[in-house]
Amino acid sequence: MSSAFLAQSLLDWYDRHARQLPWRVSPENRKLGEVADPYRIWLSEVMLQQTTVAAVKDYFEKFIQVWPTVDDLAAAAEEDVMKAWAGLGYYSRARNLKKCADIVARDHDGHFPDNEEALLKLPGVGPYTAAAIATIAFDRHAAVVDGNVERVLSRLKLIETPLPEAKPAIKAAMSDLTPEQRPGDFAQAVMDLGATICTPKRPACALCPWMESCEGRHSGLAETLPRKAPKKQKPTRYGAAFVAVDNDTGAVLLRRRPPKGLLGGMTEVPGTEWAETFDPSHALDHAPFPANWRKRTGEVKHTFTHFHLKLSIYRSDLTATLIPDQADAWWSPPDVVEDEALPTVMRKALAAALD
DNA sequence: AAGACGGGGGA
DNA sequence: TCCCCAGTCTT
Repeated sequence: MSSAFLAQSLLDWYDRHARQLPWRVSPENRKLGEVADPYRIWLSEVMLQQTTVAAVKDYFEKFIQVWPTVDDLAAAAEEDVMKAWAGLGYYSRARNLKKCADIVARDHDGHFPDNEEALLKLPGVGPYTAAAIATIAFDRHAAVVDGNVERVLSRLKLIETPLPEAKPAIKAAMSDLTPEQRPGDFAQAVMDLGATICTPKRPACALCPWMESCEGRHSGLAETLPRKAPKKQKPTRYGAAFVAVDNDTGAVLLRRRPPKGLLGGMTEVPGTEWAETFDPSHALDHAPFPANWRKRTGEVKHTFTHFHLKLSIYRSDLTATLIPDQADAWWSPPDVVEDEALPTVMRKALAAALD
């Protein structure tokens, strides 16, 4: 089947089934002349890196309310951006988001570049995001390849080479399929197809506009694609966290993590290093200061990208004014602690200590 | 080329 | 409970 025919049948499907998303211009509104806002497309695409639509929606709405334009985001304090991003994960994205906004506001007069090559130079914008912005926001012919596209096209074209070696073939297939007219809608259509029909498990082939042309389906291999190198298992690391609570105000002691690395620049409860070997009998040696630390029952479990973490939680109720000032730490009162730049693991630790 | 880098949803 | 998913940057 010709690429032009495949593209047209998918665009017809998209006109009827496009998901309504806060950053998306619907096919109907596009016909009425509405154009995408590059700032909203960029913001949504960065949030969507490694992250599902469901997880992104509320964060996107919040960011747009507080910072409606890239100039607003450039004028923001980085700390406020980190706080707003807290819980979404991959925090280097938030740091690069702010850097990128600064560059666009300062060097590009508040306008995003309109081509892949220039977009690729921006921090936090890689091959996927550059192509997505170029095609969705600027109607450029660009081959957008994300996880959905890899799955849909490896099935459609029966690409059995495992990822990531198959990436160039998939990119070439996407480029060949992408039409001159409505390239941005086509890219969004393939990604919608992957998210709703051509799912990783039990794809709904009967509902797929590409059913008749799908080599993966005809061969019976669709559900096994794309092939991937086997993943290695995650080690478990152990550590302790110390939650100090002020008797008078209920404030808890927090501090800032180093700017780079795991949870870089985010806020944390004071604690030990996280290591694969951990001696619980010496945990208290690493408390931020001597106090009547009491171990909570149970432990906080959390899984990061490349290791599992088991955290012992200690709590001490004390009088904050009697504690010597802690470097890079502060007492956070109960009414603002939820707004701190606390990643999920630290929210779990606080919940375990305070419940 | 391989590892670092979160969190959420589904079986 | 485990298992799966998914871009960019660094080394």
